[in-house]
Amino acid sequence: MEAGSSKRPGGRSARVRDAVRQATLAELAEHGYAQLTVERVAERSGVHKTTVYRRWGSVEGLISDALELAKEEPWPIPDTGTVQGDLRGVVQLVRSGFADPELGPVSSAFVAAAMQSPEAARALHEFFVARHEQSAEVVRRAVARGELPDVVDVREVIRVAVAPVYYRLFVAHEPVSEQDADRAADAALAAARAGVL
Amino acid sequence: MEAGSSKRPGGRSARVRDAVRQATLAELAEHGYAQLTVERVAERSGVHKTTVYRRWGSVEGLISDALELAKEEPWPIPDTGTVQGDLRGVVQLVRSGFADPELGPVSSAFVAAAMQSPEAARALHEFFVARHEQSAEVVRRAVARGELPDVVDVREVIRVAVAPVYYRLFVAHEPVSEQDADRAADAALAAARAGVL
DNA sequence: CTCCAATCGCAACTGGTGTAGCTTTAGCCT
DNA sequence: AGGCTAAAGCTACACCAGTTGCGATTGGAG
Repeated sequence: MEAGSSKRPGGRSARVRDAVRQATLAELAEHGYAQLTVERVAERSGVHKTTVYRRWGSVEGLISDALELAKEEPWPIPDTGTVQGDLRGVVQLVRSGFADPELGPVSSAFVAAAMQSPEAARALHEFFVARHEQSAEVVRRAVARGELPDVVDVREVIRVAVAPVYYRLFVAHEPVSEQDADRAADAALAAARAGVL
Repeated sequence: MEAGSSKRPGGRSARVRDAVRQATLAELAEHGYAQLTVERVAERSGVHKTTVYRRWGSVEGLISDALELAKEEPWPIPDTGTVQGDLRGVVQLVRSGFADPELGPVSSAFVAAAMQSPEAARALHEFFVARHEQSAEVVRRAVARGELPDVVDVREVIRVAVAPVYYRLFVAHEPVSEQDADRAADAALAAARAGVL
């Protein structure tokens, strides 16, 4: 919790913080959330175990901290000229992110951690609020172009579009093909065109 | 793992198995997945700790076993006469299940456990395959009645309908209102009507 | 340049999860 | 009924995540 607003932002504390964050992401990418332990992160970062426990508290704390970072950096909203292209692009971005052998385990860890720790859940919620807001731009553009009727909730279109991908991955535990992703985007689009969103 | 096909199905083994299963569900309902431990289940069931470890192996094993049970019992597919009523009914069933103070934690535990243990993931996958198959009946009826055009994949309609509920609950960690659930069902219906599923 | 408060490193300790080896119980078969 | 064997019970303990108390170090204010 609030490991970024120390009283000594410019010295050893900062180095320690960065080392731990980097070690956390590396461990996550290599061994996944299930294997993630404070001791491994401490050893890998060269920071003492006690220090990590004091500043981050637990594995969930490490994840939450990493999430704060991830929330900051924006992601590339597609601009293909058509709603269908844009929406498909957004959903494919999600799909490919989890399929990536390096990013996948890290992103999955965020979802897993949020299911066990209220702290991580809050952080992940904030993350998705930001994501929805950014992604909804493709819907707003479509409405402005006259491609879609007035949409009640632009963020809902995004949710409906990406939800099937997450559902397959984390709930039903089914594989997600590119066709599946496109179909999910098309379904959300059809619903928006029909005026139900 | 296969705790149901013992060589002595009718005696003490069966009693032990039932006691442990019941204790698992009770613990899950009261304290949730995060607090679930083999020792508590053992103590509550009156079965010795080592016995539980031998037959179920771990917390994930207990969950997987409970899932096998849950998969068996069928659930009430709505039959309101219209696709919209039926689909909304299915999604509301999901929503209310997780909102229920007794069933909610147990169901959530299944999802959480599946994210950490491949064994539980497989069990949950099987569970959802069965659920999709059963729920898809409402779509088949609609096609037979001529309410929907020929649908390529009836199960996909179900997936798209329920996905937003799960997405809100377990990924974005947003509240899910009854309106949200209805809207998700309507969106899937619109997509099916448009012929994208 | 000096001091001091914050932070980190260290080693010993605690508590609880999971295991090993053995004994006892109870279901099933003749 | 009586024995045979699978399965449950029991004790002890090994192991590791997380804690604690204290001394060492560092960075910045004056």
